[in-house]
Amino acid sequence: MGRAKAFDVDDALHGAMNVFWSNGYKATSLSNLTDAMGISKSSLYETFGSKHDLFLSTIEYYVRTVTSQISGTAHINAPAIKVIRALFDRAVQRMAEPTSRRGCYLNNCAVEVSVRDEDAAERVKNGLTLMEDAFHTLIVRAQREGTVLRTHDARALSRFLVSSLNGILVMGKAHADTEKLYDVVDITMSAIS
Amino acid sequence: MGRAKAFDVDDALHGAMNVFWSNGYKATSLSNLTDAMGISKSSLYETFGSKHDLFLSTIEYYVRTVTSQISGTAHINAPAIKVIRALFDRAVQRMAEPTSRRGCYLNNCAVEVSVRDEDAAERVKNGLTLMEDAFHTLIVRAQREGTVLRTHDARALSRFLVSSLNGILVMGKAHADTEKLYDVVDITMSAIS
DNA sequence: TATATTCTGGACGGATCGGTTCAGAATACG
DNA sequence: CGTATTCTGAACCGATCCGTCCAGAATATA
Repeated sequence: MGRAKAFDVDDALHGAMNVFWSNGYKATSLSNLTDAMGISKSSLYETFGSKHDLFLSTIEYYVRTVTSQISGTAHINAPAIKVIRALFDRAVQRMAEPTSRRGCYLNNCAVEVSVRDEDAAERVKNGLTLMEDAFHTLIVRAQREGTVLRTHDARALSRFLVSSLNGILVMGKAHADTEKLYDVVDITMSAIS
Repeated sequence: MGRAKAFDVDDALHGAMNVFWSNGYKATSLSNLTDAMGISKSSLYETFGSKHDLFLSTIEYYVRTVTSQISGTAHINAPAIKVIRALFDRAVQRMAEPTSRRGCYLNNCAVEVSVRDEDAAERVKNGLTLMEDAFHTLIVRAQREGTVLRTHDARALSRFLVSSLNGILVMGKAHADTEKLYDVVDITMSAIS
């Protein structure tokens, strides 16, 4: 049967994603990748195809793990409006920690390569749609609970939240000031309730 | 006195900015730059120092020109709330044109390099602050005109608008759908009025 | 015309890039 | 043990990268 695979594919993807996330696609070299993934260049090419193929796989991995974490919050046993607020607060907190000031991976990918890389763009779009779906579930519940305006369409509100979240993350990259970001969160929340 | 400079420095900066804007910093090569700037590599290095120095200069150029255009709208003779709406509408329209789907230069720079490039980050932050100031002028006037809530601080509202604008531009990079972006603009406007 | 400055294009260097290939060690299962 | 698969590290490729340098043409002023 031959030797078994010595590394976990998802672990390797996780490491690769982290490098792309911190450095961007272009600024990441193969040595950066093999270091972070803990495998040799030969294994990388045999398992993942190429740098670009690996990049696409990391986006899929992100959508498959991180994005689904957000979806998971949809069924937390708390008022939906509080769950939404908590998601935004956590995003702001992340931007305050020096190690986590990388923003959202989808956001970074969209900005850096999306326009010229259709394959990446498709996966990013897919991920953002899943985020929108997660917010949609929360918005609908919040509207039922009476904490979110029914005057706006739930889909439109969900898109507004995804957009706002991305805006906050971009601002956080420039301004490190957490309080100013919370100001934005406050107004965002008051916009929907 | 010797030969006079044959090219306009601002024209060259404008060309360089366009390339960085479309391709990002890392993905832009020196040949891309010399082509777009219409000067030789020797002239580039003599006038602008290095690729990175040139990059910083393009951010300053952007802030000096484009950002000040936004500031210029502050004194347009129309209700301030309409001027704000028009700024957002124009941003959405830009994202619909294939040639202009590049978003905001400051936004791109913030996302691609800001975390690792302090010099760039400082200039980006400066530019975003100027945008915030421009919105601030409009918000204050709109509050006087009675079209914007006085319950929120004008500074916080300005930051909210800058953040929202950046969020919309990021969304526009993934979703080409203009109507969905207008949905977000609608809710953003209703959030402040 | 003499002088000073700027321009261009090409040659060059050292480094790094992504990608391919291969020999040999390691490790699984029958 | 024998066989099959996986792993590593290094060698190697052609291309491109940023940056430097220089000779010579072009053009300004005095």
